[in-house]
Amino acid sequence: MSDQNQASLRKDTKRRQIVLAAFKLFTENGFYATGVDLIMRQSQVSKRTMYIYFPTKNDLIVAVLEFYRAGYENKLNAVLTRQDLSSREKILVIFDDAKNGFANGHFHGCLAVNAMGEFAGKDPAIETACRVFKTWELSIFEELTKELPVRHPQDLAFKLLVLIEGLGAIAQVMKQPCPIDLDQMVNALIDEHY
Amino acid sequence: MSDQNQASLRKDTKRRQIVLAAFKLFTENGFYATGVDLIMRQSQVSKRTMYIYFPTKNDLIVAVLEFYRAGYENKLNAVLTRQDLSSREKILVIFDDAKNGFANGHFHGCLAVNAMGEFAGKDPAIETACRVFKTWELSIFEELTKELPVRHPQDLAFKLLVLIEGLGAIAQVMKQPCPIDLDQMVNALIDEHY
DNA sequence: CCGCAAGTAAACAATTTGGTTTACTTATTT
DNA sequence: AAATAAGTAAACCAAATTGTTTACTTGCGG
Repeated sequence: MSDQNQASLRKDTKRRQIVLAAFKLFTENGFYATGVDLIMRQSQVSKRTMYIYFPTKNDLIVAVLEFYRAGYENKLNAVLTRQDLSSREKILVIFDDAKNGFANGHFHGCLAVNAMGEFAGKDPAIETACRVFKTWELSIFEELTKELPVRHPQDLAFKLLVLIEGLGAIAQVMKQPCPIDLDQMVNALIDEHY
Repeated sequence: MSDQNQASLRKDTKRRQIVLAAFKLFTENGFYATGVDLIMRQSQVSKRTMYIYFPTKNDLIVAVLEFYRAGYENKLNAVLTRQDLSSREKILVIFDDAKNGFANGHFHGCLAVNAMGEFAGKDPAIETACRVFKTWELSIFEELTKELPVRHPQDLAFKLLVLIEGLGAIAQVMKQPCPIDLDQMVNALIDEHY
């Protein structure tokens, strides 16, 4: 391993500390409400260092949104590759996993949606990061529905995205367990496209 | 009309000005990002007056959320009582109306969801106002599904709420026209409960 | 062992925030 | 015409905001 790699490893460590602390604080307390001073204290990093990696707070927010997406991707990969599942089963597993995430009471909604609520029309880079997140989410469903013998798999994927999004938003506000049978609803949605 | 009524009419005018300006600014720029000074300038009201009606900014936010709900209620009443519609048609009209609202490109998402994103775990009164909004939304669907000869009308109402919520969240982030046939999807959702 | 990149701590600047207070001006009603 | 409720304009406050800068320390590689 070359010096440069070691150096960038050190850099990445600090960067990671910052992004991780910021991610936690942003999800729990919101973006505007979280000051950079607190982030720097929680991440054990000096302000100078912070502003070397992230010249502005919004740069950090963009990085956090990408971190959020990557984390979700890893989680999905872990869940989906665990067993040998059919495409339909994979879709059901995604919803089952989401339902669990929504139910724990400390769920704070989709970070990309929250960011959009605070920065829509104000910071194009953040808006883009939010859109990238949702586009990626949609592509996950599209990959799966296209493996299914259904008509209009893209439409089906969009419906699934709508469903998971709606469940998340309601969970965020209501903090009540979801009263409906998700498996049944998802299966019905899929069956309709056969 | 007594003095007191006239007086409270004047009061209500100022109050309304404040709430209306705040509503606009909050929806367009977010809650934390909108300062009270701007609100007071836009509403043509002195700061003193503002703080007589709303001792804290959060009090104003709660009032704005209720204003938002009442406005939605009026809009729905106007749309639903215009013609003699069946319950199923009324549900379809709600989604049609929502789709139009989401499509105009200046849609900023559900204000209650956005507020939850910024104030969850911080201000109980605001949290309650958000939950009241969603509970009311659900009750609208429940009223309609209960007039339908379906099994489990409450579950159906919840599914419809999930659907409209998901469409809103996606519209807020993606700013693309909804690619799916909503009438078909809603009808399928209802038919499944027959 | 020296030099350099990476990092720290803390002071500093400029602005903005929510909120208070004071002195003054309208209107309306009786 | 006088009393009163409602409102205004603006100064003021303490705290917090993002962002900059300075002087100092650490640790690793050639």
